[in-house]
Amino acid sequence: MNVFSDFLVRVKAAVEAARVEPVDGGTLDLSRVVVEPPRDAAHGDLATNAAMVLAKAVGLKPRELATRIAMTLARDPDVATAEVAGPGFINLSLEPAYWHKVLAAILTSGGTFGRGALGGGEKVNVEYVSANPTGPMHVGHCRGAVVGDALANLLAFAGYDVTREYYINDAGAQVEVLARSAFLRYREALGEQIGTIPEGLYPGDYLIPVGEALAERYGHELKSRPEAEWLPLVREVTVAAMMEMIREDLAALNVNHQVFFSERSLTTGGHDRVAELIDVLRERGLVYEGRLPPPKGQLPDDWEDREQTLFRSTDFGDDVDRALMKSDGSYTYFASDIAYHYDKFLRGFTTLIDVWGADHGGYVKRMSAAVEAVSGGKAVLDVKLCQLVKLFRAGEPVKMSKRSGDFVTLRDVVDEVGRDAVRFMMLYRKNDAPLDFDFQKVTEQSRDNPVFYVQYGHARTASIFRMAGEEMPDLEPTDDVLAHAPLVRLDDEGEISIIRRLAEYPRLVESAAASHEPHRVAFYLYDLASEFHAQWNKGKESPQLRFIKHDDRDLTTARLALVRAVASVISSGLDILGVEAPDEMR
RNA sequence: GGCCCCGUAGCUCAGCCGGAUAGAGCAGCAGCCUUCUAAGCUGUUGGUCGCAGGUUCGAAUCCUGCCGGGGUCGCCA
Repeated sequence: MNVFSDFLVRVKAAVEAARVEPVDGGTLDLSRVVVEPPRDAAHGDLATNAAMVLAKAVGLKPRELATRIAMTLARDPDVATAEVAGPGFINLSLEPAYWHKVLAAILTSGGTFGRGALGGGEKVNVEYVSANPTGPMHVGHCRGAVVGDALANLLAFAGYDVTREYYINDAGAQVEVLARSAFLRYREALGEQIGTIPEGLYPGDYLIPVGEALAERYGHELKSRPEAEWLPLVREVTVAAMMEMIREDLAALNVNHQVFFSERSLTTGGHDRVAELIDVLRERGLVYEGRLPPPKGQLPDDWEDREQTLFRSTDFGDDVDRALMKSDGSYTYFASDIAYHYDKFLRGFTTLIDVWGADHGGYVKRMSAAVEAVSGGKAVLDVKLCQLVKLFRAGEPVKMSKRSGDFVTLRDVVDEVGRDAVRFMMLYRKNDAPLDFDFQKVTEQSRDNPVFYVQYGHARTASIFRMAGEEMPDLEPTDDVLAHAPLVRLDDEGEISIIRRLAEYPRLVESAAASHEPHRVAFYLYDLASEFHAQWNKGKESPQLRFIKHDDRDLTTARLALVRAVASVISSGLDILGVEAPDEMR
């Protein structure tokens, strides 16, 4: 039950009933009519701009038209008042009985309140993390992992058919370097002194067990063979081990992908899908041999002007055309990436979402261009860029160096502050705004720690039910009993206000999903928790407002209904964020 | 130099597809308080929405230019 779409229908009906005709004789375009919560609560419960957006077309003054529409709306039994205000808004106040119906609907929905039909089962592909399989995940990967995961949850909740995907970069020079590094550890495992790890190889200790595994599997066999022979074997084992490690790291964050897509698989197994992709583009006249102008500004030292295989990304809004082949004849990363995104399109996805770090911002245009090109404009790529996370400890910046092993791993962070705190904080900012993460603050039990504040809101609901169970054991507050409680007893402004907030949830989910912005759910939950805590606190000053009233069974049941609904929505929202809704805080 | 992101209260940030007198937390200020197990609570001060134009009934929001901060810039992964 969505209050806003419910009333949008009624407003449109009221427009019909006003019997206004467009001056140009056509049909009236109602698409710009919206029903939304007014910014100022003093303006009522709902506001519509109908009169303002339609006035011109029907040749009336906005307020005049508004008055006619409002007359019809005022006769709606759920409407208490319909007033024309400002430049032509129609403000509606709803009868408390309507809010009681909303509350009952939440309780009978069995936790599906807010679950949307927006997606209509449309297939959406969310690709996130896609960290190089060359070592454990570091803290920089956290944000993208959480944003991608929560976004996928959100879209699924809003009715999309979501696939969560990870692209494994297992084909480039870096994984060869990785294989050589592991080979060194393999020799070490066989008893050789390897000394310090040479510059350019991966020095991390995490390759030691890989070396041991290789020694166990191959004995001394690989040592005598040329690199061209051992490298593919070592690479395969090592990449698999790295991916295993990454999966465990992700699992610690409660991030789980459905599809792990190997870059290497594009060109193995009998056919070369990157070549096929280039052929497809060539057939469409989007590939040519040519020269690129040198980059503006600082010219790279090794710049050479040469002819190369180029994709016409400028036809799709990119700044320059982009190379598909390297000077050594192998494919560029971009070429494989197009082939990979083409594969997504061929698998039936028309909405593609990639979550990247901000340092890849320069890549967005060409990739969007490529998706448009390979799909013939049928698929759209939305890239969510995640800005940097700055780490602090009690206000002091945490120093990080890229030098050997001296970085903060994802696991370090999760182990120290817990998965819930990490997830919530990563979502308590827009993805394109930088984020400060303070180890101290996120575990603090206070109002300025939103994780705690929201989770505590849920715990408090549970606490109220525990208490009710002890003090009024014959109440049996099941969802069904609560849904049929005498909700008419909920007449305090604070209580109605909470229901109003709850009623916003479906709309919030819809808009957050439509704009691919999971952070809005986090902010909403903070507001809801805030309102709920405030109502609780009112019970201190005014005992008649307490949720449990021993001498008034009906009132207690009605209030427990409200508490249950709050619990249900907080839990639902936290579920989207991938954060626990605890029954007690410890 | 090109491109991308950001610029909103003293600080950290929300602001949905253009909507009314621009919101929250912290800090500040003023009261209250040891509880229906829990973070003390309530109220309040504070803003030329970076600047200048444009679009229109209406702009923090859309467009253009500029200023300031960050990122990025052939074949790298």
